[in-house]
Amino acid sequence: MSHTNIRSLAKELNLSISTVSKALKDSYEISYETKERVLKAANELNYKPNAFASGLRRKKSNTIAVVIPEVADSFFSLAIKGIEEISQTKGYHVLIYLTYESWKKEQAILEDLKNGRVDGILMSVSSETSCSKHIKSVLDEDIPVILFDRIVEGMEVAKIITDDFESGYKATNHLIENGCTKIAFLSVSTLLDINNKRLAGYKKALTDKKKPVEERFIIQCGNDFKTNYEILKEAMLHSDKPDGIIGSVENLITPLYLVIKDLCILSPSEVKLISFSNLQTAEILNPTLTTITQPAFEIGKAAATILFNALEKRNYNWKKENIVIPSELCTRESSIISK
Amino acid sequence: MSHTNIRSLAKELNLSISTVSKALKDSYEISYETKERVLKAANELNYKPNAFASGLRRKKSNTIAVVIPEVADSFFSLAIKGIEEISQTKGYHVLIYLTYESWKKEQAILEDLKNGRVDGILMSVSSETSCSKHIKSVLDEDIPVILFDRIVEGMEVAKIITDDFESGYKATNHLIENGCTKIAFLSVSTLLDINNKRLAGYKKALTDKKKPVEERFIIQCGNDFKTNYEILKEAMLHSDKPDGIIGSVENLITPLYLVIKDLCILSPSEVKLISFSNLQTAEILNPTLTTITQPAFEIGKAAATILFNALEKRNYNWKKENIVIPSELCTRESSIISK
DNA sequence: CTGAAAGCGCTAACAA
DNA sequence: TTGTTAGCGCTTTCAG
Repeated sequence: MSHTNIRSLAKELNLSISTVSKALKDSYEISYETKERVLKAANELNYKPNAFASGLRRKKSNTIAVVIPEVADSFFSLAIKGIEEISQTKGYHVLIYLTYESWKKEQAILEDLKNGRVDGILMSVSSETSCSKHIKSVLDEDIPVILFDRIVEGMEVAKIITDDFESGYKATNHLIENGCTKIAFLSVSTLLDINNKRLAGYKKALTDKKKPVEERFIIQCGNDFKTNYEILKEAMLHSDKPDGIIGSVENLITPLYLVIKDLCILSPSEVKLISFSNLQTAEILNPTLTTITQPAFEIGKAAATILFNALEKRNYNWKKENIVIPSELCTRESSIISK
Repeated sequence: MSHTNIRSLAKELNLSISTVSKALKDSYEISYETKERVLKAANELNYKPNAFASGLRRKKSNTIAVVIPEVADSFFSLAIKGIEEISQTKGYHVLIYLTYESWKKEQAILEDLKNGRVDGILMSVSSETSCSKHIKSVLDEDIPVILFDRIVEGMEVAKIITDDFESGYKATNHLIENGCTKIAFLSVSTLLDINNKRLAGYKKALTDKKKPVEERFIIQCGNDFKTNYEILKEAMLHSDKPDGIIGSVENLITPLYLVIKDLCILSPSEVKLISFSNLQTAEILNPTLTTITQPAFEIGKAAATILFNALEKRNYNWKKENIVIPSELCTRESSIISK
């Protein structure tokens, strides 16, 4: 069947195109009877206004982009869920783009997004991203960009983050209070703001307790599982190995637990563990894992909400938005003094 | 700055719009020098062809939709990753829609997708979906639909699945071989084809080994964590409790492990476990969990590949595609005879 | 209350 | 090799 468009619909009804268009929009200009007729016919003929035609005319796509490094990750997938939920209620469509932690790809994606396909962008930057000119150039096209979780400092855009410094501080303090004296921080990309803030919190907590910050306990991890396993194994084979470990990201958990198991190290008696993580399985690991759990779903919802306000409210200074949603410390077996 | 469009670009170059358009498409009709000039100017003026205008004209969105019940799930997030990867290389854009296991929502989303926003759809149906007329109605608009993992039977569309029957069979057999005589199958929605096939495999394996299929060992689980915890707890408190359990979906793992722990049941000596799962943490659980791991990433890639072929190749009978990618049985501690 | 007409930015048939 | 022109399907002024 030939798809019905507004023209064929108008012809069918013996009305003009503009009347039909207005009737479908429930315009006050159109009589009740006409609206009824139009709606009925539209329904019968299964009329769907073409999204691209209407988008082109109104210069509005009703679509947003989510640009993130990874999707197979419990933080990002929960964030997407929050974003999608808000978008669905607002009648927006959600495009997903993965950067795979590549700065080049991130640039290319943003560049491509300047073509009117989206009204706004939600983004968490790649671990290679240090400069923000690609973001500026999107803003120059009047496309709002909201950064969430992995932000870049030094630019005026809305940012939704957790209290990374405080969380790093809290995690460290928690281990100190549970008797750890040699606490290691597992660091990922030093270009990542979240990594550095968590690390800064770690250092501050040590300093506040008059403990030295030792470089050898700041363990630089890599990107893939095998590398991390080897790095962690080496660290734990050291004669003066850590008695407390802070994992700054979720994907270090599996290699860390494996190393501990393979080296027959006992946790928590020999080494106490805490990690940033949104994994549901934290509570069934052995030992159950103490986590800093980020409000991923809420972050996604907050970011989307701000974006839609930016798109719909006039005179809303969205760039000034700077929301911090606190993370939660979930104490479990891995970090507490075993009896 | 006023966004440059093809008209302003043409004016700038003293060329006609169509010449510019063709030059940008590297048409054979245009001289080398002109192409050079156009490309240079386009670059300098930061010209981006408007996606909606071109889409409207060509009746092609270069966009696909992924319609799934959930994203915070390691199977679906991996599948998305596969889909996104292929889409990026093909220059397609990926819209995500979540049905939250609701048949009504799934219908509404498909209905909305008939408006020319997408060229094709990849979908895994909700657990409430039993009828397929909403899919047919999309196909009637000449929008290809590829079903992956959670398919509906009895309609001619491309389907990418794993060997669910065989996996259910293998899982059951594996437990039988490891000495289990009272094997429970944790069932989810009985409307789901994957659930039923896995269950059928379970029954067949029992029958082949001359074991009875007992209804009380087919445990109907619910949708939320708490419900499942209670259901599993009750099952494991039974005097004649199972000595082997097959989890048909990943999200039953956490409640299951918790029940076992809370009731101080020993696995694998008292009860052996195996579950469908793509969780990386399976290998650090206690006991490490034997899994049927689905090729989620490959399924995503295969589904996307077929869709793009359907969109780009003439005379390709994509509806006949019916791909089965086998799952893998990863034997770990939870299911093997403990010494 | 209804309709005519312009045009969003692009592509593609056809003309020159 | 380049240009003219007619739309894609819709929204929106403006006129009636």
